[in-house]
Amino acid sequence: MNFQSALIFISAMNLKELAHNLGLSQTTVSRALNGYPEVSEATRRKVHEAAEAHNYRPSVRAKSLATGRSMTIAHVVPVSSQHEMVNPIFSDFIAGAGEEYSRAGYDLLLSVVPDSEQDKMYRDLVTRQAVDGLIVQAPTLTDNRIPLLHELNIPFVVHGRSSGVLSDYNWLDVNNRRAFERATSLLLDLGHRRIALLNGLATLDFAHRRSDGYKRALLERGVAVDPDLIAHEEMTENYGYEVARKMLATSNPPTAFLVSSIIPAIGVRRAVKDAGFEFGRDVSIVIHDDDLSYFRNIGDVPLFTAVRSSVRDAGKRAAAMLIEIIRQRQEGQKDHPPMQTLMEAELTIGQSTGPLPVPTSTTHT
Amino acid sequence: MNFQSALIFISAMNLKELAHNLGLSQTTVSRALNGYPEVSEATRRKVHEAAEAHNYRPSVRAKSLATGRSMTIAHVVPVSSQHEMVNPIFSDFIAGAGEEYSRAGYDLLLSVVPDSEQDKMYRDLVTRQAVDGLIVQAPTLTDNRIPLLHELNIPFVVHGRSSGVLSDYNWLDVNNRRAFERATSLLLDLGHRRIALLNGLATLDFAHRRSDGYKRALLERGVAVDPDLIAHEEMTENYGYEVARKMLATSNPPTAFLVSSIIPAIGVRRAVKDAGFEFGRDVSIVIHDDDLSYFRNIGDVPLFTAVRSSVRDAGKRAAAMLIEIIRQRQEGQKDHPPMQTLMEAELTIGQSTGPLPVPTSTTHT
DNA sequence: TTGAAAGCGATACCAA
DNA sequence: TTGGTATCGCTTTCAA
Repeated sequence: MNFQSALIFISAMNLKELAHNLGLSQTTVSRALNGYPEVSEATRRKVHEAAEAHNYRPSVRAKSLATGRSMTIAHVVPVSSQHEMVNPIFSDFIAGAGEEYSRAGYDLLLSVVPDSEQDKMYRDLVTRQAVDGLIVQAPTLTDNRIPLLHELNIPFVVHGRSSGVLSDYNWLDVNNRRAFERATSLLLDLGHRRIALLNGLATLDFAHRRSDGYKRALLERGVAVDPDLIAHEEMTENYGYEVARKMLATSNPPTAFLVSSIIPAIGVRRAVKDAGFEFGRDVSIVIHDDDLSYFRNIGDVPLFTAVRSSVRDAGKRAAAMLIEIIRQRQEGQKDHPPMQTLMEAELTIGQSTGPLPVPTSTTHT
Repeated sequence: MNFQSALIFISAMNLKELAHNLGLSQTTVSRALNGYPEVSEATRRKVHEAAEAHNYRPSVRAKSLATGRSMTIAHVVPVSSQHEMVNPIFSDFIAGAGEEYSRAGYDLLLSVVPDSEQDKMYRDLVTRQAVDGLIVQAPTLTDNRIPLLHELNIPFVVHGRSSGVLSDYNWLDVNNRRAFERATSLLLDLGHRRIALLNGLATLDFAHRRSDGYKRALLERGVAVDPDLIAHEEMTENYGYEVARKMLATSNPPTAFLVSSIIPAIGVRRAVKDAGFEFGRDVSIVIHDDDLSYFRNIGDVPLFTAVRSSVRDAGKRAAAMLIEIIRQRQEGQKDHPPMQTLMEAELTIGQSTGPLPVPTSTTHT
């Protein structure tokens, strides 16, 4: 007998015992519980009853070793080594995905690692055979996790896209370019000409697409792009504050801020106040939160609620995609087209808040 | 050969192959890699080099079956069946814990389930032998998960406490009672007499402790507790809005709100505005976020940042406790005193925002 | 419709 | 210091 056995005090019922109790073979009991057709209804019922009575659940350890499937999916969440912060958007995305996993009998392995150790973690999870599939969050412009996972030959879905990666892969994304193009147009329609863009880190793909949309809208109206009004940084509250502060202190300050996430927007709001401007009269703030189809004037609306359920839905859809991909792979189907979903962002600016403030004071035009 | 083997195209290197390549036995290779002393330095070096070269990682599936340990810890996060919302505080707590787990070689299994299925999920995770330990979030007044986990004989740490549970268990909590007592006193010092309390669900233990502290402070000053100024609900933005709206519409409205979480506080702020009151003049809002040692006047301070790093720290500490408990259990030490940590909440009201507004208008006294 | 036995890939006991 | 082998608890093949 091995050492570890001695540690188990109330030894959990296992297949062997259960089979013995029933006077059946392990094979038959296993088949009965897993719904194989070649079991008589009478035995199947007896087996189920006994399993129920003894509160039997097969050991995932043994099961995964025997089947070669771990029934586990990993999400690797990068934590910024600079700010030690996790984008809160992940929690709703994961909640949505988690629901889908439960339904399908998968466990969710959550791995929180610094940016710098991402690659190692992906490689580890796969090589240790810990997971059947992965979700990739926050891809960069040319994200090397994508070729890596291809090489490791494991199913994965990217939440977002990576413009620099040419090979095919499965993804689910929001149409960031279009969303920002429309938001910018909207502000232009209202008369704003000095529109600041507070964007995420320049290395991230979504930030690139968002700048793109913003610039496109400006150019279309013949408004010059002013590099001093564009900032790329990690999306912390302090970032919003500092950048907005600086921009507002110039002789030609912005009359509107287009902010990439709710976190820095909170900082912007504070900066507006500290600079002696009045929010809603001198300055507008419009935010777009990560992967959500939502734009709003900040401060007066049930923002969180709407944002969060949208992100949650994205998580649910990404999870469903991944589960389907794993299923196809296991059925031995080798080549099917990649699954790619583009969610269109809705603009709901002003719907329940009335029109956005229009720049009036002549000093700001 | 089993069926599943056929599915693995690029078969990962396993112990057998590695040992064969080296001309050693599996036993020796295993010992070398796991740092057992009885291996000669020469062989150990050769083994490590070969493992490195072939990118070998032991299969967690096989390893956990053989050792009886899964090296996995679960967090079960309840999702409200009513609002389908997850308390965002969990994400920071989990991020902190996740760091600690990585460091110690544990994986984190995250389980997102409706309130109603909590018990079943705990039982499942343990019976399926999926985890070596668990964190219990958001305990109720007499939480049945605690006796359940005792019965299942698995290490666990409760994030919070359960007043109705008399047996000993491991926990980490914030001194909620004292925090709310002090916050209320502070508002009383400033001259407020109509102080509203927007608390979490009455079934949750922390909400109970918070009411307690609030009431204690009022009674100590001879201010009667007005039940119309106390609300218990799930902490959504809308809840904050509706309740505040209603309270402000009475003939004797509150001059201050003490809010249990940042989410409803956002709603309160909106309600104050909609009701024609001016935030900072007619009405104060003080929030306390779950398990954080932080109170602030909302709206003008880098709230998120401070809140979040505090919660993150709690997660880190809870994880460290659990890892230690698991270690002790595995060393065969049977009875040690429970680990119990009470974190004191700091009040930082007014430190960087200046004094809180004092009620002035005579109609509100 | 049932059962016996060979894996799955590690660890750990016992012998050399 | 090394190796042979039983074992963990299942699934799956093959034979009856």
